[in-house]
This record gives sequence, structure tokens and C-alpha cells, in this order.
Amino acid sequence: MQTGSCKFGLWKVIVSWNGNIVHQVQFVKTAPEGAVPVQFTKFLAGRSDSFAPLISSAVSGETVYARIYRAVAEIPYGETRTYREIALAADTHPRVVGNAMAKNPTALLVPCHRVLAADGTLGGFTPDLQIKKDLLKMEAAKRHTIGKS
DNA sequence: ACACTGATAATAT
DNA sequence: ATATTATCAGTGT
Repeated sequence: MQTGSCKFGLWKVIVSWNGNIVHQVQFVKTAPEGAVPVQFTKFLAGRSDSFAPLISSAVSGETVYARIYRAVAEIPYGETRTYREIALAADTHPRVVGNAMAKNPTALLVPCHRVLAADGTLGGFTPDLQIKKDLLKMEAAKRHTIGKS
């Protein structure tokens, strides 16, 4: 398993992975040096809308959380869903979705930042709601410029 | 068993 | 339109 980090604004993203399986993606203030898969640097620079072929280790299994993570991972770049919609898709309750997001081991791979509260407000984000805002702003800005030929 | 959630829908101001 | 209250399903202690 390898570990590395890269920057996103004032924050850093620590990544632990093994081949195409990503075990951990967390926003942190300080992170050890080290390279990360190119998908991360491109995505965080707004030059990619996908992490393929990387996948989160959290989506495997048949636990409720795994189903939630799968449902969230299907949200397209630049789009959003509500906690309720995810709950419906994963056949569980919105509360549990929040719970799952709060413990999401692989941010970005499981784009919890694209999950909003039912009334369109942002909900929450760890460690800093500002990150969620920034990601959404970037995606909204880039979604029409990525992939143009 | 109990008390928590990154929630939501229903009531009551 | 905002504030409070029930209810919810899963996890952690």
C-alpha cells in the first residue's frame, strides 16, 4: 500500500491506495510528502471529471454503508443529490446516509460533497464545510469545460 | 440498552 | 417563514 498527498487550496489531501483500490482519502491540514495517482492531481486541478479506474474500497461488500457509498459514487460530476435521494437509492434512511458520509473513508471517490440536505442547503462536511463549497463551485465552473474537444 | 448523528416531515408558533 | 418535535435506521459505547 502506498501513501501520498497533494494540495487542494489551503488543504491537503492524503491518499492511501493499493493498485486501483483506494483505501483512504482525507482532507487534512498537514500531510506527509509523497506522490499520489495522477487522477487526483488532475481532478483537484479541475482538469478531470473522473477517477477511473480507481475505486474506493468502501463500495465493496453488502453492508448498508457499502450500498450508500455505491449510490453516492454514481452522482455525476457537477451534479448533486439530497441525503433523501441517496437513502432511497440505498434503501435506507436519510439519517444513516448522513452517518455514512460523516465516516466516509474516501472523500472524492465517494463524492459526499455532492450530497446536500433536502432543502438545498449544504448539510455538513468534515473537516471544513468550506471544502464542500469549493468543490461544488469548482465542479459547477468546470463541468462544461472538461471533456471538450 | 442508551445516546448519539453531516436528516426529514409534520406541527406549532 | 421560522422554530420546535417526532421519527427515523445504523453505529458506537
